[in-house]
Amino acid sequence: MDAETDDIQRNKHPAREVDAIDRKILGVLVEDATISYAELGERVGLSPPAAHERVKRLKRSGAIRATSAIIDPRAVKKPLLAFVHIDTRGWGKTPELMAVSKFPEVEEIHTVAGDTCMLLKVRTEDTRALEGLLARLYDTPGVTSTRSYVVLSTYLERPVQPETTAEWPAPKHMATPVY
Amino acid sequence: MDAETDDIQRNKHPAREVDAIDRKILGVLVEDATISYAELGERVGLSPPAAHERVKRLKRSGAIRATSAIIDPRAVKKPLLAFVHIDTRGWGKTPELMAVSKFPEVEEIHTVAGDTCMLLKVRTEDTRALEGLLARLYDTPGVTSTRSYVVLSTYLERPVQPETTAEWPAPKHMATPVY
DNA sequence: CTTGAAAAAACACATTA
DNA sequence: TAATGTGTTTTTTCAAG
Repeated sequence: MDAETDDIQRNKHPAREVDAIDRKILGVLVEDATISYAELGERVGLSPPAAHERVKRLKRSGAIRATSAIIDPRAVKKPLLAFVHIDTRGWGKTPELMAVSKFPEVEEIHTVAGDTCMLLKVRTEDTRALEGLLARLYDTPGVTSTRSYVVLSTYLERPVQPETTAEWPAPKHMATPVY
Repeated sequence: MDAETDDIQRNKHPAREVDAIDRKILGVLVEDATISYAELGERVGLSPPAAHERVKRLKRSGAIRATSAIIDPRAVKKPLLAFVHIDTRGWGKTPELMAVSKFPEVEEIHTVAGDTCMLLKVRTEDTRALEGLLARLYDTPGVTSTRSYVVLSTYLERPVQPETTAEWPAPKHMATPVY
């Protein structure tokens, strides 16, 4: 097994770090991935071939997982967004429960720490469809209860941003952590 | 004011409905928006110019909101995902609270119905950064408490899907709704 | 909506800095 | 590692039917 195959199995090249220019590229492509390499290069201070090379590397390394069309939920008749908390008896992550990922209405499935086991993000046409999904969940062995948070308004919803906040405000009245 | 300007103000062209072919196009572009119009046309049974015309219309109408690079959170040093529930005194949606959208760590802000007022999806480098964000939230006037659900594992996370489930399983032991 | 031809990119090089 | 320059290929785009 060669190094490349190994890296693919690990699902990512630990490879080269994402540097400042890479972050700028990612920032641009998150906003609009349809621009030409000429324009991308211009925005980050690189020649078109250099920009192209960077993007290819970011895709190879897995930093760019995909380039996707972002759809307006209303255009595809899915105006109702909800977050569903699921409590289970025993270990929640069963194949039966994971089967809900077959429904295109289910956009996210996470296991979480807190007063609940799992968290789903679902987008449906109406409350009727949400009820159908919840009914399906209750039919799943091990599911003891669900709590749904129906979204009234969405004020922000965006993909993963490459930027990070360098300096966080020091929590007031708080002891300094050891590390 | 002409019709077109009016439509733009409404932020969408009510225009032509998204038909079956449009949905197929959206389905393909959600998976991979880098393909050529030739290939897109082939996959949905259209000529390249026809496919192009459809895509242009979907973008004009706002059905396709953007074409974005989907970034691996780990590549940009944001391995920690959390959902934060915020309880507020009075009406939660204040400008001060909305200011958190300036932090690139905050990906979603929703107002919800349920036992909490607002719901945030945040992605940070570590627990320290999450604490910094929470400290910032507590500093916001009106915020009475927060509850955080730290994601242990993500099993599914995908963009809005154009498909919808036609037939939901009829909820067992449930009376038939009037409508 | 299709076919077919043009214009404009993207892409793959080699060379140089 | 990136810039420049060349040529080739592909894609986009605009005709006309």
